[in-house]
Amino acid sequence: METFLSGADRPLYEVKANLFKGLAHPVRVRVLELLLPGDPVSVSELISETGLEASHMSQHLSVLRKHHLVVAERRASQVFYRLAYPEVADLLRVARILLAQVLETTHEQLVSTMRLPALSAPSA
Amino acid sequence: METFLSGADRPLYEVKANLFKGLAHPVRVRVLELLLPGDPVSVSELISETGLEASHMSQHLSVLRKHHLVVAERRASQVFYRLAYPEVADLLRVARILLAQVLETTHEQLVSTMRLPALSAPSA
DNA sequence: TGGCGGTATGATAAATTCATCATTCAATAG
DNA sequence: CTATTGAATGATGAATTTATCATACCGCCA
Repeated sequence: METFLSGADRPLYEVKANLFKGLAHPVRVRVLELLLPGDPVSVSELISETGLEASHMSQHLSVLRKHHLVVAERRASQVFYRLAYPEVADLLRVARILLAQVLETTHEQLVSTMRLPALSAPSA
Repeated sequence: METFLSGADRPLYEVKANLFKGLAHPVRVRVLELLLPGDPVSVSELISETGLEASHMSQHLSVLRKHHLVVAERRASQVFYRLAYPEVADLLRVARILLAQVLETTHEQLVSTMRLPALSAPSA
């Protein structure tokens, strides 16, 4: 089983890039955010929340598992997922902060280059 | 120019996935870590540090620029890069912490499943 | 103009994504 | 016990995206 950690001695930046690769898909980010609150969520719930097909969801869950970002737990006939570490939540939080920063700056730049006041009512 | 922010109103998790996509390559992680200390680094330095070909490096720098993770500044005949926001450094830091956590846990699991003591000398 | 430092382009190779189908596992009906 | 249903996973291949490499290009300064 490819676990992305077998070569624990390989360059750190390669391992780190792999971590980001695991996060680099909208569906997977969405799933992680659904798990953010903390309590386990069943695959059924994830499917109904996202509207994805079961097999499609399972594929992404498998990627998240491989990257050790989530853990699965079987309860009777259903499988529940949760974040593997609280640090995963931290990572998403920091990403959100960075994104907010980027968007804000970009917006300011747009506004200043277009010379369109952002908050006051345009005269024309 | 595709800037990954044009549709600022599109789903947040898609924008966030894009951010991670920008980080999801060993070379780009490596470059960001070289920029981590804070002072601008010239492309020449980045090239000699990594051993990459100029065009190859430039491509990755272009990706990082598109994702607003770095900014370039021209000084005479050379171009210097630095992190676009301190939050980028935060992101890398959190990623490192998470990775350490994952590696530690995985190692413990390996040790316990193989029943090989980690620190004491094996008897056979 | 020539040369150095970077950048953009385009073709090919490789990895991801996505849809479809088959399989496994648990619970329950017959 | 066996068949069946619901829940989830796994496997295959086509389509799309991304990475890689070589090459051509641009801007600055001597």
